[in-house]
Amino acid sequence: MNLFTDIRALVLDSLAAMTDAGALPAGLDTANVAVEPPRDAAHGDMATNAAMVLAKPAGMKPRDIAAVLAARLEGDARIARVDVAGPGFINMTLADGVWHAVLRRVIEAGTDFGRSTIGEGSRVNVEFVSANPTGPLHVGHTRGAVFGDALASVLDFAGYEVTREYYINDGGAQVDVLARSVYLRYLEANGQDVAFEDGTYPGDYLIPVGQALAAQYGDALVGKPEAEWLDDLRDFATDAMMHMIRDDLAALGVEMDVFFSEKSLYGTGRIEAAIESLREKDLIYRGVLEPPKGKRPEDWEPREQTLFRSTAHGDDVDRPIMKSDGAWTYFAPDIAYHHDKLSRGFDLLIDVLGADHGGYVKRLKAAVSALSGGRVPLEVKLCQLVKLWRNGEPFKMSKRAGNFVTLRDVVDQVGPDVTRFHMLTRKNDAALDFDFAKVLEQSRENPVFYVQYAHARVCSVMRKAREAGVDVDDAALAAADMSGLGHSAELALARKLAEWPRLVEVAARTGEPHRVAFYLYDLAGDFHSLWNLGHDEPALRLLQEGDTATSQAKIALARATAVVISAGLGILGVKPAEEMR
RNA sequence: GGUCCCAUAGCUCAGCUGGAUAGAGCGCACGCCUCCGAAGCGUGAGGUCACAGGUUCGAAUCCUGUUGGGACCGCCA
Repeated sequence: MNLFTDIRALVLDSLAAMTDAGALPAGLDTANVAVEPPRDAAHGDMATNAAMVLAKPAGMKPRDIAAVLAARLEGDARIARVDVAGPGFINMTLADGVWHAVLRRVIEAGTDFGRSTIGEGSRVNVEFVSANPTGPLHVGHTRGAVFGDALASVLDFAGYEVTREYYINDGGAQVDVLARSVYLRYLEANGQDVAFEDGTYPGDYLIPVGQALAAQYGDALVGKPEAEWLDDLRDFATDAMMHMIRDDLAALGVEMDVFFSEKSLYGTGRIEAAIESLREKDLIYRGVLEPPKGKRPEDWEPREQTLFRSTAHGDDVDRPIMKSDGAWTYFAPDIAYHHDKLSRGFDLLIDVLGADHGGYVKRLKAAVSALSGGRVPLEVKLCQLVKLWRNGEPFKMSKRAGNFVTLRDVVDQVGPDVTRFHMLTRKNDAALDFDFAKVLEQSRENPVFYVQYAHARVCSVMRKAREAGVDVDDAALAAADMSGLGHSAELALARKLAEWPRLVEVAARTGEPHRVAFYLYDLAGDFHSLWNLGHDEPALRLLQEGDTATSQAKIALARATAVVISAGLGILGVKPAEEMR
């Protein structure tokens, strides 16, 4: 239930009645009629643009339509006042009882308040993180993990059936490099001196993997040619890396539904089948690409390759799916992977990628468009870079210098809740600063603590109330007589709570979970504001000594606030704080 | 050369997928604890929404171009 859609329905009914009465011509398109909170609260609780949207097609003046519509709206019990303003806005002030009913509904529904059905149960696959299994997750992956997980939660809350999925790139040449690196650590564990050359990974995290290998094989592999151990070590190493990555994700509170292995596509005909289905559409051919403009690689020379005609589906150039030596490019298994997702019956695919994959989205979209015949959309959400700051200085990560900051570093230092909330205080397509000092700061400047503090305050006042013998169980609060809640600060808070269901829908529709974080910050602000008014006006304090009925009504408002904060934090994957010491 | 992203207060950023006088935090100036948690609240100053056109009742928001910053651009993944 969404108050705004309720009132919009009322507006549409009124317009229909006006048409019946001959006050409006028939057949007007009302799709653009919106009912929204006005920017300026002084304009009332809700505003509709109906008169302005319909004026032109109806051949009437907006203010004339508005006057008639306003008169009809005034007749509804939920609406206390209607004003026509500006070029033809209709501003509505709702009866206090409407807000009181919202509070009751919040308390009765609990953290399910705001759940929406706009997803209509359609099946969405959200693929995120999908880091190569060659090392620990770093800060960039952390952002993708938090964003993808929160996006999935928002969609779930809005009525989609969501699958969280991780694509394991365990099929390419980088896994050979990983296997060789582990072999070096294995030799080391057998007492040999080793050097990490040819781009092998020198990171410490492979030391225990080499030791585990030594524990299992003893010295049986020492001195053996690569051909004898490479396959085994690929599996051994990727298993070890994926264990580490799952642990990292678990530390952040991210749980995947599906881990999909790229390797499982090879040797099973699945890549060939996906490519074949494109070939049937005449989208595969042999050809030579133009050299890239601008900075041309030194060793560029024209070569004939097998190409995907992605330009037929919106890409800028056709893309190679097979190298000149006959091996698949990375793109080929990726096509097969998306082919597999489509075969699993999803209605919508979402890929969460890092900004460095920006050049990749058109070909992915082209592939999905071609494979699904345009029936299933692929949305790609790019997460821009995370800029690290430490002690007020930008902190440059370098894999070679071995000082890249891992997900585990971040979570260990600031905790999963703060990490997650902070990563969502910026929209995904803007770069994000991550300053260790600021993120740990406990003040209004840090939204995490500001929101948690509001929740803790509610818990605190409820503890006090119980000590004073006031029944603040949900049943008692929902039954409280709230007619005394009429102060503008109290109503402002209730109004903000009523926006929650609408906000969920907007966040889901736009795929922007950061909106939830900003909403919670605003909501907390409204609550803190009301709280502090209690300093000057004792009548506004939530706990009214000796007046159980009034206390219950005011605490119902606070409780509803805490419920919505819990629900919102739940979507972000953050645990609400009961107290902060 | 091309593609994608970004540009809003001194700083860091929101801005409801076109609405009214563009908002918050920090910083700055002043004020609020005998009182439910001051890790908080209030008041004030602060803007050519990068620039130039266009679309329409209406543009920070949509379109075109320009400038500046970032990411990426066959045989890596």
